[in-house]
Amino acid sequence: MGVTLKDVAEKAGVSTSAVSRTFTEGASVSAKTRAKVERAAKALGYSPNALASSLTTGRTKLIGLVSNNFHNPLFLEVFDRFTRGLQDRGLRPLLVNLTPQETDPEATIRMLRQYSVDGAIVASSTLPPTYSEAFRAAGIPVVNSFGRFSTAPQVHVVGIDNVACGRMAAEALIARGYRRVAFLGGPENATSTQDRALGFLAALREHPEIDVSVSYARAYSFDAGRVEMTKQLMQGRAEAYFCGDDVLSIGALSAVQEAGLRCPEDVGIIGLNDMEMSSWQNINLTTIRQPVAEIIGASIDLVVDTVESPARHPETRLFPCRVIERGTLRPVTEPRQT
Amino acid sequence: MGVTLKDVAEKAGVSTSAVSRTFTEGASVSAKTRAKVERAAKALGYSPNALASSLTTGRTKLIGLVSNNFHNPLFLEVFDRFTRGLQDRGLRPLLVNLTPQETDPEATIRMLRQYSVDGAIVASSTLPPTYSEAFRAAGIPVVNSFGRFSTAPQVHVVGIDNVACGRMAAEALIARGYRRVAFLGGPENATSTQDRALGFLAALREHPEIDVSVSYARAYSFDAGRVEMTKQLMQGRAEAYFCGDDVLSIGALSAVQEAGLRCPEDVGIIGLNDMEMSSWQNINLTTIRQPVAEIIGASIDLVVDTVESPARHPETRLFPCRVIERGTLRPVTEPRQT
DNA sequence: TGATTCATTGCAACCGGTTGCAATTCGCGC
DNA sequence: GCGCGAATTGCAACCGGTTGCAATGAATCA
Repeated sequence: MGVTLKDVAEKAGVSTSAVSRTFTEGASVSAKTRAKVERAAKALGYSPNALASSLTTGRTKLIGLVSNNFHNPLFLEVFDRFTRGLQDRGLRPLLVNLTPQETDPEATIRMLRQYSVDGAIVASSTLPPTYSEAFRAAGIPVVNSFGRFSTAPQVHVVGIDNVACGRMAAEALIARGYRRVAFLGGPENATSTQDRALGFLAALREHPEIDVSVSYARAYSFDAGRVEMTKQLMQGRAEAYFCGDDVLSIGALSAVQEAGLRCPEDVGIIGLNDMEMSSWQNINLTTIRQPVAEIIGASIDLVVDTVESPARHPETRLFPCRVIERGTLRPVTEPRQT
Repeated sequence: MGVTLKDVAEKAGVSTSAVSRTFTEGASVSAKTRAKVERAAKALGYSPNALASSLTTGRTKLIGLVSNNFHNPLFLEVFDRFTRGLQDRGLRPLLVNLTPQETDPEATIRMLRQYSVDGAIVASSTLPPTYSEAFRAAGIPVVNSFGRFSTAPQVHVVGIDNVACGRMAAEALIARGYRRVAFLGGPENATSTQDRALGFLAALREHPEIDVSVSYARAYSFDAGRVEMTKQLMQGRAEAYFCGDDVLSIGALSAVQEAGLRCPEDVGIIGLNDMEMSSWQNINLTTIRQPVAEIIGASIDLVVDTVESPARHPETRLFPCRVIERGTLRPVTEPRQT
């Protein structure tokens, strides 16, 4: 089935080296042989075997795309952008779907090794930093997208400052005059949730007059948000909630509506992510927008650069978020504080 | 960086063949050498290079997963199941993200060839059959998931009977006593839309007393659905709509609510897919469920089988759909007709 | 004990390319 | 026509494995 280098060489009446060289950038071939080879290649329908060449060049142009977020709608956009971004640079995404319980990187590393990926992107807001660090230790250039900020990162991290986002959410609620607020987080062991809670609570410590409470949903999911919000509404302690992410928020929103309450009149909600559905007019969720495109662009840049120079010092790139004003928080009551 | 077969062989004091054989199923190796090799391999942290071995075996265990549906939330579930299903069989998904305008398979085929994929799955409800047929012609075992039914298929097709679904939707509306119904399709050139319209209209031809109209949204998207439904509501001709898919339906639903109308009291809507969001209580869309898990399971089975026996005759596997009763259609008025 | 069989093992060629090196060819000036 | 350096080309080894084949060794049977 496959047309090989040798076939082309034969047909063109040249050596295999000549053929190989016409297909490699910047190699020394005369215009004449190049023409002969190209003619023969076209006639035979030849295209070089990327895997065979990777044996000698050491580059497969394969990038492992590792994620455990196959249930968060935001990640459809994430996968879309990652795959497209990689393709645009001539790279190929090898997708790895981690189960939520899977926290041991060894199996994945072994697999990525077997396929000699040039690098890997770990796209997850819940995996601990040690996960990606194991990749680096195994010699695989890696970027942790949507990962946790660190002042002394062991691997490249691209994402948002979750602590700052928590703070931003708190300030948004304060600015709208809410006096009893709550954090309704994702799973307590997710790094993103931990950081968001941290920032949220820190900001509110500066406002002792405001009542704060904290609870955690068992997952970043609609149902978990709905269940947890239902529980919270029974206690009725808070006027407004900062929810772990948008899916959770929409679940919470659903619980509010179901309880016969109105949003934002009775209960305010602010989410985080700004996934596509949040802007749907019949959801209309006020939320904090995460600049997904920028994060992914930077992640790809970084992994490509690291493949070129593996000794590159690990760095953290955080992108600013901003509040997207929609319908689940009442308007700002006083001049907005920056 | 990489530990090779030779390193292990040296350390274990055996030939490279011996090492290779301990790592291949059913090869002849004595327990003694196997032990020696395994000890050495473990000590060195060796794992065989899948790409190198593919050179001789002709199997990469790579499966091209080709799709142009990176904006339909259903496909997050689709990718989740595909990747997991492939992984469970020791296969690796190489993801290809087609732009909606991209209808020429050549570039993708060339790329999949370069990576010597064992097979490919084309997951799309909008691409024409000729797309996957080109894969087959190029010698790549292929399955078209969510594809169009054909009595004389040129490639394996797994999916639903869109014509039957259109009919099912029509019957659902009739059974609920709607007298003026409409089909609000996806893009007119999508095969799935064409077939759904066909079935819908065919069923209604048997009910000349019922008024039917047809229109098409410009895409399978929320906005397109909202825009088209807004347009339709101005004319106010129909009482109930069969929308091209769930995203479209939710957009339409939003338009209904925005127009100050209630669903299902004033306007009924039935979708198709039953994606996760449709069951969210604050959406609560009545829809026709597509058995995604079964479709994907069958697709993987089929592609694997075809890799084993490429001469396998192309076949079509269609899975039955069923109406999921939720809140956007009024209840059945007369004994439900099967 | 000797003949025979069968499992195990290593050699070496091969999978489809790449690349260092030496040989060849070319263009050019004289 | 000759000499020279530079450009082009092919040879052959190599990338990391697999596998047919023949050689080896152990086990079985008479």
